[in-house]
Amino acid sequence: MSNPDVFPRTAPVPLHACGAARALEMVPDRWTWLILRELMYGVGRFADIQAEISIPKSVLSARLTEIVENGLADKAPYRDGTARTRHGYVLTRKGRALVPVILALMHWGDTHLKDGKSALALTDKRTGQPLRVALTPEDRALPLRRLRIDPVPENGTD
Amino acid sequence: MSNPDVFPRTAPVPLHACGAARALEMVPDRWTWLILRELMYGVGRFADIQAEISIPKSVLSARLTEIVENGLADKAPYRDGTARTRHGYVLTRKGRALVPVILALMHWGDTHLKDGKSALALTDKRTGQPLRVALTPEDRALPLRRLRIDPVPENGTD
DNA sequence: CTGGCTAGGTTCGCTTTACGAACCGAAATC
DNA sequence: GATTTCGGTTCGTAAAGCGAACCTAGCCAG
Repeated sequence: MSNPDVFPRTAPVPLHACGAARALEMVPDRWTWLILRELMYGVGRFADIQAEISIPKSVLSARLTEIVENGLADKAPYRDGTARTRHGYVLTRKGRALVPVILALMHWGDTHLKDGKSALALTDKRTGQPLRVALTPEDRALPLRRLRIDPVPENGTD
Repeated sequence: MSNPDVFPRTAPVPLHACGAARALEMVPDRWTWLILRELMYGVGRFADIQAEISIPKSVLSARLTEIVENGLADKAPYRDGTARTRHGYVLTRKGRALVPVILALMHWGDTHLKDGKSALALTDKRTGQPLRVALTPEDRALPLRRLRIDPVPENGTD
């Protein structure tokens, strides 16, 4: 790493004008990110989310309330087979727009914390090309609806 | 959002195999993200970071220790003018690789929490093209070293 | 119609962490 | 040699996280 002789004393953008800082008020902690990860996969039932990420019920309840209040997800009714009407949580458009952030984080984790192999294959629904979330020219950015996510079968070695 | 008749009960990737989940162990909270934001801008002195993000000293101290332990930043000596040698924190390569994640988050915050205007202009150092962090074909992904970050002068209206 | 089961929570007591003010130590400067 | 600056540590209090126990509505079997 290059050692700067002198450090800048302030960031070019103050916190109140920074989209990232604002975003962190809506997604402030690990639990919220993990819940959004589940919602991204469509796992939207209280008990299922709880089981997947091992979060205390009281905390899950509080986080889901915040997530709904912040407009990232909605409570949606559904009926599972013949049973009664229940409800689960579904990402709003605003919430779905966070998916690339989660995928960017996943890519970082895969390459820097695992052996570089991703557990997901991202491809273009239209062309079948492999996709990534990365720095790119603006006019090369693809809309989320082009994204297809497939799990990559595990090969044993982590 | 489309209401699914039934929710999947599990995610296709379990937490222990998920890069995002792993990443969240290194960057678990708001403070850590905000500190990394400062380091991204080169703001690396303890007192400066503290002033910028209004974090308690004790928490900043603890977080910086974790960040260094996790290999995201190094303590680097520097000399400011005629003064004595001090030290500050500088992102490692691994830490710099998180910059796109921060930029993705910033983009989300700019478009969904502000009026869509970014406070930063991202351009290709080589071609001058405007850049973004977004879903893109793998072969369109640009390396970080192509990235140039410039603040956009504020226009008053937030 | 009664007792049990399930989903989706709430409540409660305990432990952990965050917070912020006060203090500390080393080097440079006055 | 007293004072300032930087980069912390220590402390007491306040808030949050945690997990076990409890609660409620609706359906289902007997």
